[in-house]
Amino acid sequence: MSGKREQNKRLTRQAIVDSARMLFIRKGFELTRIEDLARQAGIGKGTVYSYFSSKEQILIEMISEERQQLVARFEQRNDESAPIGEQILTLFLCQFDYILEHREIARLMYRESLFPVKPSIHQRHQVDNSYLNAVVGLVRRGQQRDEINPNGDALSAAIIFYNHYSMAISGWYMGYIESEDMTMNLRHLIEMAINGLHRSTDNTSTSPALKLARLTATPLETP
Amino acid sequence: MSGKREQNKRLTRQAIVDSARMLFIRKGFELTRIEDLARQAGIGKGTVYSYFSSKEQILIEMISEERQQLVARFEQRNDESAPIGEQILTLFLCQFDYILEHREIARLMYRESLFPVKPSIHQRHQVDNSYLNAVVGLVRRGQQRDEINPNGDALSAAIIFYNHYSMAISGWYMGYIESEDMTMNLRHLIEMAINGLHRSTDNTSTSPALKLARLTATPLETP
DNA sequence: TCAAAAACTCGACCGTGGTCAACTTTTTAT
DNA sequence: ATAAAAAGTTGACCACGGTCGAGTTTTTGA
Repeated sequence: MSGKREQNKRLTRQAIVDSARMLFIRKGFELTRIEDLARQAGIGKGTVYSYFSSKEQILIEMISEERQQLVARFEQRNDESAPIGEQILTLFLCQFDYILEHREIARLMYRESLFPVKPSIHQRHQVDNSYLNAVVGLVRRGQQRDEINPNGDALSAAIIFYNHYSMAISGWYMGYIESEDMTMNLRHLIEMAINGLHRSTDNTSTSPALKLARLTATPLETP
Repeated sequence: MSGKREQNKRLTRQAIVDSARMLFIRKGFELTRIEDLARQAGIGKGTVYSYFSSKEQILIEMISEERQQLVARFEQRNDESAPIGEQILTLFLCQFDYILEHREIARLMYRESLFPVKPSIHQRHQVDNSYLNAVVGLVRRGQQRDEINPNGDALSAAIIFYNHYSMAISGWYMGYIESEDMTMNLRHLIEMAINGLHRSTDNTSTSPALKLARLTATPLETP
């Protein structure tokens, strides 16, 4: 009987991730005990650790599965004829929907994903990559339409958008950005990224201000 | 004898933070046991928890102290006549020096600081604020000199710069940005933030590409 | 000055993430 | 078919972060 092990291992691994999804979402990450998770998956506690090296790794794999669905959701919602900035916004808002639903889980994901213990060898990278690639795709279309400078590097531009998005999420977790302001702020960030912060040719143009709760700059002291 | 308690409490609190600095830096955060830390500070384990609610909070206070020194270091190094982009770069590089020295500690700081458990009530906010205010100050000077659009909101612009910086640090932790490329990449990010990603008036201008290790966009498929 | 109250200190104790040596199941080789 | 080897499973066990109630010191106020 060859391959029986192989088969079972795949099933067990999936059972762990599925149990994790259920329990993490129901009870939260911290409040889920590995032993309960193992019970739920129908295996012993020790076995969990022959599939994953830590509780956090289980979370990471779970999230990685969820993300794939998000890109799919985006492709449904997206209006391909809209300005490229709006399309990028749509992509980000799909992600933000998920965050709103699963605040704690998503928070842990960002923590681990943006500041990982070691420069990832993981497949997780692949996932992040694939998400970034969605942005790259949009940027390229923007370049074709001349909404984004076609002489610039698409990847760099995509990263710039992604930077702003990630930090907007951070701002939300920090309490600087209210949920209802997220759309507007992201829109402004994208707009400013495209137009730049320099004084534009038509002289009176004024870039939009972000709406930030609890954050005000120190009053201007004239030197 | 009034105020004796007050006095002792300040000393004890400081002793905890100082011991933490010593041990966290020497042995790392995870490998430092609270009990050792307490011993080092000359108090019992339980007492630690009447000053700080968790191990992480000690770290946060410690970092908060360090940061104040960083702003000071910047003011020394900075050349006030340089273009504003360069000055912002200098500010960021001061911070990055610290990160290079204390990789693990700084990593935990960013995690907690950018994705906190709850929208901070903490004083930690103040620290972050004061750092951001340094950027705001530079932006305002840039506006006076017309290097940055004076009609735009200074705080928003500062946040945009700070976004890029934070995410560059993230890229470094993720292994996308090598230490030796950090200066160049930050310079490009700042430049692109100022100039924008749009096609500029002089037609052939090409914005610089970031130098990213291990990250390549999927090859362009012409649709 | 002294006793009651308040504030503070402490380490035994608890719960949980993660380890490991003993045990079970599957595969390999003859 | 069978025994040895390899692979996989398991829960008792360990270490450490954090809690708590008993004990100690300081403050209050009469």
